[in-house]
Amino acid sequence: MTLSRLILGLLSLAPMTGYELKKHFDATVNHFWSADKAQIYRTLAALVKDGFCVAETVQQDGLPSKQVHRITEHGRAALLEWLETESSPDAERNAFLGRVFFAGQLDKEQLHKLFDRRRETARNYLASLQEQLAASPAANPGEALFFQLATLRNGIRHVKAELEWLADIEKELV
Amino acid sequence: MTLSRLILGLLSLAPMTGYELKKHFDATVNHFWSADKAQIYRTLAALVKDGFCVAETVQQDGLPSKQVHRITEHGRAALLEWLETESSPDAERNAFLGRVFFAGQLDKEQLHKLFDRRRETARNYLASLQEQLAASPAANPGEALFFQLATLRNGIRHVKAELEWLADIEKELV
DNA sequence: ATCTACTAGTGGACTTGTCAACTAGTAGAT
DNA sequence: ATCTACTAGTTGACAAGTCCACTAGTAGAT
Repeated sequence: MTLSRLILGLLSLAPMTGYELKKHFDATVNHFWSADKAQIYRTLAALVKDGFCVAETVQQDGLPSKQVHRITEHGRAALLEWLETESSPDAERNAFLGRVFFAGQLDKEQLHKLFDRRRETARNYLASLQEQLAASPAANPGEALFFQLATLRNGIRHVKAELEWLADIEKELV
Repeated sequence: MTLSRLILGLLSLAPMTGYELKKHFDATVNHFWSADKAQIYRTLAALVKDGFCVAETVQQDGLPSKQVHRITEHGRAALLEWLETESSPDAERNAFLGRVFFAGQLDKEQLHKLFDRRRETARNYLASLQEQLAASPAANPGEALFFQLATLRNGIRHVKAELEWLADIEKELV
């Protein structure tokens, strides 16, 4: 459901191929929803079958032909309906916290490795999110770009929270 | 993988039935990993098949008979190995942020509904996590309970970050 | 000359997780 | 007397997502 609506959302901004959708996912959506390309192509086929978008094959010279997908009125309606419905909170899935939960069974060295690695990835991730944000033009509150950047800022807030938590825990563990 | 190791983790604390595992998941693991009971029973069967735990049927009077699962040495080794391996960061999956990403297409009323609902659920969730934490006895850094509570404190940090982010965004949107 | 990456997409196998129904006895509430 | 919840577990169908291999031409790098 979510993937199909996110695809409709991207198609509502511009007609696109599955290949381009994958690029957009990796570049701007990845921090809250990642998508496998096989999954994208299959979902796209389902959207066409449901009449939410239409595909047009475009021949190119020197490159493989491509299928440009365009959202339909029906598709726009489905997107809007989804935007307006309450999102049941996604189940948290955090394997790292699973390791922490049982970390009493680790020796000191492994314990510090666990937290150190987490801190490292969090720091790198924070840097990449901040770069993305800095690379974007400024947005006025309310316009489309503002909301897209808002999701980035959400990610940044959360990674910072993670780093603060790590600092707390590591301090207590001396 | 993760579910099977979390089950092994719980079994490493005490032998248990699938039914009890489900209770433990709902009570203490849910904030970072939720588990469906069908999934628990199937994973448990796989763990037995792999020799990571053994099942013993216990007859009860007045109640259905139950299968108590006990972790084996082999299972403890598998758990430890998992604890020591690096967790590849779980893909973020946040349908709410998906709605935010395209929220430029909503009218003012729907927009505020989107954020208001999120704030409400976040507040309630925060309260429930804090209650859980307050209801726990104090833990000394390094002991098993400390790490279990650390996962709760992680959740609290993150929900607070979410609320701060919401306040930022709502302020900017006037 | 070979290797890699990019463009554009397809197909199969597989894992993980979700939902709902079903069995069956006990105990408490209305 | 009926309804609901608890205990304990099983099964089937399905949805969603992942991984890998494959096609096939172009262009740049070593």
